[in-house]
Amino acid sequence: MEYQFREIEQKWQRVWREKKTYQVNEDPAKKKYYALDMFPYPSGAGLHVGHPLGYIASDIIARYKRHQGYNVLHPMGYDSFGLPAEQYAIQTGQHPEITTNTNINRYREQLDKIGFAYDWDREVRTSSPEYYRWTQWIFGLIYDSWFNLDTGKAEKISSLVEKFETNGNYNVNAAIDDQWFTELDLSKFPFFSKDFSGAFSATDWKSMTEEQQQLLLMHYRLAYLADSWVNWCPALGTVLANDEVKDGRSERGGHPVEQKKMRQWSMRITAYAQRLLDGLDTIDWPENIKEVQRNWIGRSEGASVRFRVDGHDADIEVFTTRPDTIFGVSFMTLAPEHELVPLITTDEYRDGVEKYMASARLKTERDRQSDAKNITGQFTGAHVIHPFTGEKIPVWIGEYVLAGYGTGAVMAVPAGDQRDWDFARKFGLSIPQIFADTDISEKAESSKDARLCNSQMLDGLSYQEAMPKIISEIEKLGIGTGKINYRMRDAVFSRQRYWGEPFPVYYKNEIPYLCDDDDLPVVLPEVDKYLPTEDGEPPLARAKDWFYEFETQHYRMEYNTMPGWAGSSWYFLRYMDPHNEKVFADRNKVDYWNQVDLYMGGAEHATGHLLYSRFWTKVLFDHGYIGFDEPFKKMINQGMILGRSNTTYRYCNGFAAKDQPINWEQTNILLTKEISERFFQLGHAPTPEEFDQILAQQLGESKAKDIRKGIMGVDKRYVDISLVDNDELDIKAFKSSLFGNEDDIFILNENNKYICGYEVEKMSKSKFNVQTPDELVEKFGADTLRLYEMFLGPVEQSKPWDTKGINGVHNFLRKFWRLAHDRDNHFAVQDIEPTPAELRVLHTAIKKVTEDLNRYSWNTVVSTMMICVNELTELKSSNKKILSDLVVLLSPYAPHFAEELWEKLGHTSSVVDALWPAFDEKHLVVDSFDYPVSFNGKTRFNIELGISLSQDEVTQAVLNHELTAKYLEGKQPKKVIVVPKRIVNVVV
RNA sequence: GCCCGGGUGGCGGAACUGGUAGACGCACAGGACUUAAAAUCCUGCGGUCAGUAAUGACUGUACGGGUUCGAUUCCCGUCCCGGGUACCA
Repeated sequence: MEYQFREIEQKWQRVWREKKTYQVNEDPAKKKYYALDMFPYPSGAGLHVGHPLGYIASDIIARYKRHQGYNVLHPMGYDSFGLPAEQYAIQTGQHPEITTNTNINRYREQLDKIGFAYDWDREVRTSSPEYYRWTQWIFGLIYDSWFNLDTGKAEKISSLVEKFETNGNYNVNAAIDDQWFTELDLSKFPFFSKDFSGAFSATDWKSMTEEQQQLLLMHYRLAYLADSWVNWCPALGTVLANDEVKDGRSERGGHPVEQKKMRQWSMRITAYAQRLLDGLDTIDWPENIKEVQRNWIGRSEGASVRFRVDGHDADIEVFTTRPDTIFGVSFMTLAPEHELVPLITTDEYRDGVEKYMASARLKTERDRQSDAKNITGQFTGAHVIHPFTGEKIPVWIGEYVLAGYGTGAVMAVPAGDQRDWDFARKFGLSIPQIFADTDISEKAESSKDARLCNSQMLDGLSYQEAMPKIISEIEKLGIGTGKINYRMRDAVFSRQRYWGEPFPVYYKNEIPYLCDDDDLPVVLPEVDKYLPTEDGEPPLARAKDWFYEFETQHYRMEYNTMPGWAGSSWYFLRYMDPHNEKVFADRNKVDYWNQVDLYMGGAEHATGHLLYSRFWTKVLFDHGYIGFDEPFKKMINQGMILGRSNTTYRYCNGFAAKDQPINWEQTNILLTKEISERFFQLGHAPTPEEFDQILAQQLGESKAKDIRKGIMGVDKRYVDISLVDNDELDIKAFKSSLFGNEDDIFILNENNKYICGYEVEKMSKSKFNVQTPDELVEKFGADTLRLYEMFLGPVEQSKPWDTKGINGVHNFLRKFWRLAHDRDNHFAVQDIEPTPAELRVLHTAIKKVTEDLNRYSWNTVVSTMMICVNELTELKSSNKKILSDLVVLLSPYAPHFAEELWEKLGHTSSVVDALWPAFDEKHLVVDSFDYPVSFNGKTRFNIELGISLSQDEVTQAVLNHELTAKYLEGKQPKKVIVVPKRIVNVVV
């Protein structure tokens, strides 16, 4: 045994812990660097080798930056509220905190083994009251905010109240629901008339009771309580945010989700839609994530236009991105849920409309989406008046119009929109032509290229020209205005669950009030069961004696809890000042550490965490608590590490009656992969002849006959990868495992081996292909694991875990070790001046490693180090100076190994504080270059020439070369291209 | 359908601004050492063809075109794989 990784790693992990090597503090004299891993949820399953991939990558950058003299903040903590612990609590009655702590301890144990440079003194847990006190405080801040569209930012509610007091809401330009006044319970505001349209005066405001004022303010708040359509998941017993729903099912657990109107807390993220969009241009994130966020925000420019309903005192308001096509409108389509539908439907069509609405209501969101190709609709009998032509336009309802987008109504232009075209075709509605020189008989003209016709003042205009013109015409008529619409909805913020942050909110006369800051945290109370009450109240309603005391009165608390993304929306700030009891983080510290310089994590949070934390950051910025409005300056998404599963092929006998499924009977015979594959290649169950033939080829005639019985097939089954080495099955171990039996018979290949099949797929217990970091650390050491995870390929990419390849990097470390040790494993280095050859090898590595780390190319660094060590081994070098520098280069990847050698090389302080070796070009300078010479692009021979030669001299040297004549084939060279220190190309 | 990625040996991948394609590692094959195994070391390793051989020729980065002295890299078209997203007016 030469390189004793177990002892070395344990030793240095202990030293680091004792000396607090990774503790950091603000130091204004030093540049800062903030490297952050995405907050893990401590799941019960622990880590497999895929999880630490990103942690290792960011750890390497953190260590590298420290070598370069940066003051590096590199923390870790836990997003410890969440559903799995609560589901487990429901089943077992065990408090979710206990489960959570057990899981956290297991995580910590696993993380410690890998040797991360985390400052554990800064650990945070979202479920600890010291932490969620500030989550509650930030909620309070958002609750106490409104969004002023004039200043483009959040302001305190007090500034709004000031405005109300001086001028009512006449000059208030706030982000607020367009139709907010329709939601107001007018019975509580007797002084507002029946057709109250949202405007009130300072006198109105001052005459209101506190209750009335609070009800009104609620519509302006950035965190507000409202009856809204929510995604209700009956199986989980809670509402879910849009990003937690995928294909009409809950992201966690895959339970069905239905639409339900409920009184819920929401966050007015829509107020920030434009800033969230603009901010994307200022941050260095993977383009696909930015694109997902752009789509999610879904900005579209157009106009909102009102169409008067014929014979009613009502307008249908539509949003359109193509107001220039307004002369092509031949019908209107409303969502079945549209509020005007019952009002305007004529008696003649009432039956049909009601039937249609009922059938639409029965369908879930999922049904409606999956049934998109099936066009349905119903005429209401009503008409609107075209504002420009005065024509009567029929009003239809159709499922293809979504209630939740825009106004829930569209002006249908079949000539220019495929969905409208399909609808018109199906129901025999007219398709007026409005695009010159186009054919709309087979499909709509959906491009923006055509010029308009039959469009009055827009005739002959392009899309670009027509847009401003028609918007001004619409505005002139007073029937609408240019408008920007966003697809994004406000985010539902309450959950009917136990294991989450309680709201710092109590109710007085059913009006919510914020608890006093001094009363924070509102601690999560004990309950007897983690289930809803009999009345359907959330679990917190079970808490005994849980109330808020204010001026000797007792008030009931809010029973909902906050969603998972609450705590994770600001945790990167808490790491800067994790123990502060006065404020969520001291402004000076926040200013010092500032934005996260490298954020490492998965792409799956694109529309959740990554959007919400940007939103909260902007709110905190608007109020002046922090000095930046984007949290993560650069982000890299690590890819998934896939498992490599192995399968055995068990031979089956069976019979198949006509039109009956085949009955298989498993035998005790297992066929090696080579044989089994021939069966699969047949594409059908082998006939007895085919079977005999295949087996005979492999085993010889007589043996084949013995095996076959009846109709046969091969059953492919997973086998635990621990029983397989390099696809070869360990037969003895297999027989005594759960996968095999003692009397199993193996049909082997030519080399007397049983070869298993393999599959590259996600790691999971059911596929018996899980690799845990613990096993690998045990077998090869953490340093090897770290190197190997990086060596696998680019971090961003998904790639299979090759169980065998880890030997290669382990050998590299052993080889490195041998550079500094003699045959008897005694430390032996030469303390002399390095030779030019040694220096060239070293500086080649310094250059490449530095460049690669700067461009986050983790995998190529490992290759570079391997090449360097190979070359030094060849040079039989064991130079102390060379090795010292090399150890520093390696230390971000293999910190324990580096510490050990660093110490042996005579250094007394930790290698983590060693200065990064400086690259010196002079060691790479050579005076000649071996030019590849090509003829018409084909490389033919090499010629070594001095680099100081001029291009003409190089050309002459090449033309004079003995081989040149051969490739010229007697022709004259047309041109000779010389790229100095690269290539010579002769054109013939 | 739309939007992003991506197709390079048996495998993971390298080639950074167009300049010797296949670095580095795995696997495999042959050899040395050894009683044997492991470990270690050496050699070979995209394909086809020619040659006893060193070697040489052709071909080759999904496919078909183009630009260029020169294309894995740039442009156009096609196919395939992965991810995201979808009646968003």
